[in-house]
Amino acid sequence: MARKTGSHSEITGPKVRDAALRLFARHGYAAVSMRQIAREVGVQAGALYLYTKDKQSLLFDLMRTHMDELLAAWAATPKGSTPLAQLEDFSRFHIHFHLDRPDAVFIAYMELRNLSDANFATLEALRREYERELERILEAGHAAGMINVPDTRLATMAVIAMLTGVNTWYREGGRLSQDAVADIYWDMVRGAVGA
Amino acid sequence: MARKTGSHSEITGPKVRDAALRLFARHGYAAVSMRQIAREVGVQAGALYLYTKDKQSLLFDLMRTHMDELLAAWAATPKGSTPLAQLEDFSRFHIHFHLDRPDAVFIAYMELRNLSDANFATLEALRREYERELERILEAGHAAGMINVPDTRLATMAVIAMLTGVNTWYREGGRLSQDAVADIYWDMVRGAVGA
DNA sequence: AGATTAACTGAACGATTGTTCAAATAAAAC
DNA sequence: GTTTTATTTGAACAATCGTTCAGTTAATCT
Repeated sequence: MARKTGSHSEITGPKVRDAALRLFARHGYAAVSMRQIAREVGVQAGALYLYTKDKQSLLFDLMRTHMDELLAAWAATPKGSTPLAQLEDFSRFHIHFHLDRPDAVFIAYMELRNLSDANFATLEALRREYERELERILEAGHAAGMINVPDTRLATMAVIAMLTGVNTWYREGGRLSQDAVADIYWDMVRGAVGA
Repeated sequence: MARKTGSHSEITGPKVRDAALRLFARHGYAAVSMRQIAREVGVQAGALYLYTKDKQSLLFDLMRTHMDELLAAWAATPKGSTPLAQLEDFSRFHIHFHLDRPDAVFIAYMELRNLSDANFATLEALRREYERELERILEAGHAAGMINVPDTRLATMAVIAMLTGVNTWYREGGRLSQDAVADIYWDMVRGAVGA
């Protein structure tokens, strides 16, 4: 046997990324072998190298794609006119975006140390870019006297940590909907920044 | 060569745990080999098995010890009489305890998936026990009308995520002392729970 | 000083790792 | 229907993995 019936790179390619995403999130990058990924895809290990240069690139591409999508989705989100409205927009956006892709989020936070130095630097820059979006809002809110925080940078980190934390406990089909969770968290975010 | 001069299990034992803690935190459990740990200790890989049953037990013991120490330290912490004072005590305690052992904290959060089912259950129980401490405070504060949260469970998770998040950016010797950070975060925690 | 015990080495075990590549087969192009 | 191209197999590579154990040496005990 060699080429499979109905096989296409447009089919196998995404399958490889999907399998890698799920397995990396579940067991961790270092604990997952190329053969496990291949088995999940329904292919031999060697075939994976038609779709990725090596294992490291597979991880990096997943993380980079995730961050690109995050920044693009936020950029495309309609925003209110006041800093406070924008803070609410950010909070709701962050929760929904992250709850919709738990595996990618998990990997983005947990596998940074498995990146090569260059790849790590690239991702770190994207992460800072996203944090900077929130920090800008908080700075504007502070200047306008709408919020009250002693340190904008710390408030940025606190809010992001709080919002991302939802991913650790939220389960689809639980007692609260995503919207209900977002409502409650927005209340807490507002309180935390003294608004 | 065999037994080293001046060698003692009371010396090598802690050395093994220290090396494992540092390496696991830095590179991840799955990415660290027993031979790496041994090299760090200054010993051959086989010698590690005098101090641990296997690699899994080494990880579990580190995590279990960390959680035991966390619960013991909180139990030994003097607490205020009102729920609000206790919430402040908890916030400050959490930040200081976690900033003092970044490696252990990192492992406790990142390596849960590398635990066997039984070991995972044990650790999960300890984690819930700690969360429950905060939740009790919030419930009492809510009953006393001192704090205002629509959902105590969510507030618990939000506060813990926010406080633990400090570990991701805090660096000893930075622009803020631990106490200064704790001051600012206590302000934000208080605001988040509507107090 | 001699015997016993604790600590460690060094080699070995089979299993698994990421990766490469010639050969094979299906799909697409002509 | 034939040729070309895209896709995959299956075997092989050296390296490394966790773990065991008989043998060796230092510390301790009598």
